[in-house]
Amino acid sequence: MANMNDVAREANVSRGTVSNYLNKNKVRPEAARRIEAAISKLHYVRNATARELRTQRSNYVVFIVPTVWTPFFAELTYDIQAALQALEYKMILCISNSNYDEEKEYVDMANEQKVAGIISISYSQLNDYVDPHMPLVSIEKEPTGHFPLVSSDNYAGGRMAAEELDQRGCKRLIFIGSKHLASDAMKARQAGFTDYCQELHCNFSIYHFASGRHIQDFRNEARDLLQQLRNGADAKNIGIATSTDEYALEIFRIAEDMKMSVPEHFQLIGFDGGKISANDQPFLSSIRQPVKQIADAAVAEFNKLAENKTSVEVPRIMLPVSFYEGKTTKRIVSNQ
Amino acid sequence: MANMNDVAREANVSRGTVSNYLNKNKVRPEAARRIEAAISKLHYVRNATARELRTQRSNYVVFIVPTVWTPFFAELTYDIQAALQALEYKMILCISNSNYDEEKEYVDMANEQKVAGIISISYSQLNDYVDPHMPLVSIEKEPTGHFPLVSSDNYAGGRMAAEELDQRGCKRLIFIGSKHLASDAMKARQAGFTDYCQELHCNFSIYHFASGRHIQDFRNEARDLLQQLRNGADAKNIGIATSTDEYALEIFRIAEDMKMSVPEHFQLIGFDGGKISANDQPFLSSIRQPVKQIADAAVAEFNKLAENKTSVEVPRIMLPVSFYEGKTTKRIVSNQ
DNA sequence: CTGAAAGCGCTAACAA
DNA sequence: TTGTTAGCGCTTTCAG
Repeated sequence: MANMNDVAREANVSRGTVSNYLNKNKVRPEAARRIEAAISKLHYVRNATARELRTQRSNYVVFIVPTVWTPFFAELTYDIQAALQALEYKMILCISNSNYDEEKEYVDMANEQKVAGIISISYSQLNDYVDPHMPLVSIEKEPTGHFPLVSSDNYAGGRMAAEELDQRGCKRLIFIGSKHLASDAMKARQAGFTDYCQELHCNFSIYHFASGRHIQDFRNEARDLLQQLRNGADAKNIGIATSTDEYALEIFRIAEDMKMSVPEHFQLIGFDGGKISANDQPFLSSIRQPVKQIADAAVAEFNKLAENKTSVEVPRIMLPVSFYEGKTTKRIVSNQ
Repeated sequence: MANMNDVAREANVSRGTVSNYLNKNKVRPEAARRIEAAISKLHYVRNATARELRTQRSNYVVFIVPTVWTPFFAELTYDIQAALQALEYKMILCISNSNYDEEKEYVDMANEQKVAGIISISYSQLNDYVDPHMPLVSIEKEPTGHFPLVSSDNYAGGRMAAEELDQRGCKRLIFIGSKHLASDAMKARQAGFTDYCQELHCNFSIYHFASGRHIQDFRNEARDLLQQLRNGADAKNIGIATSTDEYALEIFRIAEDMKMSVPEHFQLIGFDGGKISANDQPFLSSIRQPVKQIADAAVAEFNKLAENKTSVEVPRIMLPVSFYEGKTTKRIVSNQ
């Protein structure tokens, strides 16, 4: 493996000149030509490790994410990668499975590797664990003080879900969330839903079902609830919102099994609006997160942080959600 | 930032001893204790960059993938990351958008970074571009000679799709593939389908529709075909297989719009069997790729390659696919 | 088992 | 502009 010395010797210049050439500093055209020739003759490729050691910085970014195997996270990962790449950063993909210990290991690794920084979407107290000097922007997480935050407006999304159901004639509104992972984002969604219902005096209830590995428990609980709804008096005017598309999908499938049809028997709105791919048109009505904006904002903030570490106030960026009308809600008929 | 010298001084030992301690070589217990104390007092963290420069190796693995924003690739990425992590490798996620130039840039980067190697899923002639000394295992790609290959048995999958439709009473079999990206994998799927039909004298046809960015063209072509099928004589016994779940999903939605129901009007089988998440039960019948096995096999091969570069024969691993019965095919009624 | 010393390949400061 | 030189922080001989 040829190194810079070999190139310098071959080109009859000094190592410094080769370095200058490589870093696009001014060199005599004559020298440039000889260096180019030497490089291609020797198949020289510059050693990034040495450069990073010397300059004390790299353009690796550690991206910590619970999973990529979900439409929302897949899309987010895709968008973040694209935004990072546009700024010449490289992504080290770290999947935490929502496990605090794994997250901490990734942070340790980030420290050892002297990476440019971290972008994380974590629902634990990870931020407390990382050195305040490490450039970090966190997504979807309630601020802990040190680090910039980018998230969508979960509270407004919760309200929106309730409102859309309300406007579609639902007389009984139901919110289904998770018993376990009660992250700030999830709480905000529920709070928005609740507030709307209380302010407008809707008839509503909140359920917390099992989640995570307890998917079978979730299904049982959901089945019981649907059973109960089917036999209820107001069976025809029910609207269900969930804290996540995944739950809504489960509910939908269970309803299918029970021969209850959506949106005839009840209307259903998920949360995230995750698309399976760029061209996907989901059938599930949902509160759609502005994934691309989140990604772009997170990376932009990150870059500011990594470039000049002097920003005094800590940004809190909150992006608006929107209602995506799929096929699990009724269409609103104009009154005109 | 404290470095190894500082630790050595603080612990009253030499730098070599600290290095030995860190690398789990034998050190006097007394020394070990003092070093530990020094490390935690100084908040010392080892600089991985320097170590990599000195040892001339790293445990980064470049993973090149067309996208992660598709159920199949999301799952594959998830599984590869997990397998890599288990072996203490770190993944640099490189999304190529199936663009050869981007792929080449990633390879260049891999060379500069002196990474441990590359795992790629590429449909272009990427393998020709990379130095044969670079550890590389490629997924889903027809062998070019130098590098190990891991793929699922696409040909058998194509046959299987035809057979399953045949066994479900379809009298007319249709295969829909892509006009553009005709990768080896896609060709094999189609070849399997074709061979089965010819061998068993089925009535079949092959269509190549637009793909990629031309999604609207695809939809138009698909709509025309369905229209035509609806009016045909044998309208009730049609089976459609596609080269990809994405196409099948598009077909399904178009059928829905046209009020044709699946599997009543026609039966439909996709390819990949991509799950949206670990708990997902897709409604689409499909030829399921053994994603986890692919990931594990690829990483295992990679690791062999990275450890001892002496393997003489180049492995070709082909994993069996299976039929996943969703709701877009009829159930087979036993003849008993 | 430990300490001293060489050097991985590069950049940046300085002098020419 | 260019050449010279001093490290970045670590691992790894080699002598002791």
